[in-house]
Amino acid sequence: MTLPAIAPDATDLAILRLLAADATLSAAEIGREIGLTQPAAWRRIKRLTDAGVIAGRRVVVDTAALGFGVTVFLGIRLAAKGRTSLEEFERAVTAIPEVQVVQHVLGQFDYRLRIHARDIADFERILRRRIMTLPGVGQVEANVMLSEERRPGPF
Amino acid sequence: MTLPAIAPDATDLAILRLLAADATLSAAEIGREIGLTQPAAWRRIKRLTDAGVIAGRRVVVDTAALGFGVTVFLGIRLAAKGRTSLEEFERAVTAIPEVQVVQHVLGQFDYRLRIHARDIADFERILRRRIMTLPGVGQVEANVMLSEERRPGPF
DNA sequence: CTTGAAAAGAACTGCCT
DNA sequence: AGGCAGTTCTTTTCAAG
Repeated sequence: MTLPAIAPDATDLAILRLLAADATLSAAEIGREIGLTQPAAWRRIKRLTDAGVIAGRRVVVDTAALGFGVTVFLGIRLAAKGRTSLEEFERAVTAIPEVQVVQHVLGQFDYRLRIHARDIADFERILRRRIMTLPGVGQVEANVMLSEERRPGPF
Repeated sequence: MTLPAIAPDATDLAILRLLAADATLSAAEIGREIGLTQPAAWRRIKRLTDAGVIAGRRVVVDTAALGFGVTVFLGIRLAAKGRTSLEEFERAVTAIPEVQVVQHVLGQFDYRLRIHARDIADFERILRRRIMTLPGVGQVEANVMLSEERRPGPF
């Protein structure tokens, strides 16, 4: 939670790239990859964690394996904008379990949502019963995901 | 990579929710939360991992702390569609380091990109020199991210 | 920063209900 | 499948060069 503003060097960035790809790597393995001993690598990882650069660790859940085969991105433009509207909208949208990610954005849309549905029929139900009935919803745009590739990162 | 098609029960889903939020939790802590002993929890985690439901573990890197303060979502519609175009486009877009995520989608756009830039000026440079020069790029739409909230998941 | 080693904790194994 | 009692393996910390 504390951010003592450290300045990560090239070695730190290499560590971050490795851990962002696979957090099961041990400090010893990390060190072997970048030419450091286990304690040296471990201290760097700890420093990055304490500084908040490493903000957490998560498992990647294969939602398709759980029966959620359809991922849809929604762009939503609110009809009536105003401070209360934004908060009300966010509160309502956050209560929908199929909504994985809520992004407040600037541009053609006001919000972007990542939706996980079991199938297209399930998505239609969510869209009609849950999304279209949200307070203040105006224009809605949908994109069904076919495939996704995640890249190392800009660092 | 192997998916022996297991059927996760409510307890498994509870484990997945906990680990998706914080993968540093030990099997003992997980067990304490859901009322299982350490070996029982551990065996379930292992089973979920072997089955591929837990697809990996990643650290969350605070890109803002690394100087990338601007996240932009791009929707891209290709001008000339065709099999070779898609592959050529994907190869080229994947080579841009600031591109974090490449999503092939169906709908108004063909691709969605998540871009990490140091600031707006940096983003403009990426957009003009990298994105607009990609092979086959047609319509481009941009949304600057203000905030993002991730939710537990549909499971 | 390195090596070596010890302490703590987590992962893993059999066996039993 | 879950519980109990272990053993084994890392991780984490420390001492010393």
